[in-house]
Amino acid sequence: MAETYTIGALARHTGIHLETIRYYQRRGLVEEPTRPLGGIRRYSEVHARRLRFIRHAQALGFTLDEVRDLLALEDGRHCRQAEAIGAHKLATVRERLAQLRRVERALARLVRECHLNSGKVHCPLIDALEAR
Amino acid sequence: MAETYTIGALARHTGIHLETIRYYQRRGLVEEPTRPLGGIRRYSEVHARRLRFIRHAQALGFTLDEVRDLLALEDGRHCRQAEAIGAHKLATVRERLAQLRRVERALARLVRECHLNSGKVHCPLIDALEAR
DNA sequence: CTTACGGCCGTAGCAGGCTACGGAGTCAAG
DNA sequence: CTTGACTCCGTAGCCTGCTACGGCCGTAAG
Repeated sequence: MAETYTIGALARHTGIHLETIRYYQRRGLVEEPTRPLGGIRRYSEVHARRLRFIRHAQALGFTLDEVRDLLALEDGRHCRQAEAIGAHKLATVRERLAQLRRVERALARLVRECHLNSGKVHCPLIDALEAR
Repeated sequence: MAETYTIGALARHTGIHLETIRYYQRRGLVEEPTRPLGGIRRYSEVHARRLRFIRHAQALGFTLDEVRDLLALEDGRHCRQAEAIGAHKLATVRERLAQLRRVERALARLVRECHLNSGKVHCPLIDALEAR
């Protein structure tokens, strides 16, 4: 499993935009292979795995900075640190969830009231926005 | 209820940053009073009400572009249009909510597994991120 | 009249995550 | 040897919602 991909091939292989890979390198999330004297860098499955790691972490709501922290624990031997990062993210996800549920309830009520409004009274949604 | 506020006074009165008010004017959300020949613009309660409307709409998850659309219905006589905008936003909120719930469940499970991991096996959270 | 506060206006920057562009250099096929 | 595809690299732009800066000028108090 040698160094097989150019950056373009890696992009096609992983489905991650070439410029995005370069961006991750600048952000310190993906290592840049040493360049052979003015030549072209070569990437391996190791890099592809890293890119998948990043995508999975993003899908769980981690920011790129948090992903960088998680990548430092890649060997799997710092489970407590990983747990702490995960627990913290979980807390923020739950906060956001609670907030979004409140919005959902309020919005659902207003839309329902609009729907029941037979056109005679003032619009309940607009009214609610104007209130105070 | 005459034109009473300078923009700074309006900012203090509404608790909305002066630069934010100017930004809303540029975005077409708040009308700019005509300037008396090189003088200073004056704002009224009408403007304060508009700013509160914007804040309430934002709290319900509307973007500034959507708020602009809602402001066009400010007279409350286009309840069906308002309902349509609200229903559309409600749908996106519910999508986001479903997405976030999936994230919450996955993350909660991983954090729990990390917690139960007695330190012998590989970290479940890291493993999950590395998995295909 | 002067000082000082603050409005006016255009422009630039931040955060987060990309995406694009352009000129120069590399590499492989024909 | 040329062509054409691709890489390298720095920099700039996009989206959303602000926030800030700086030079000029109006306005009110002393």
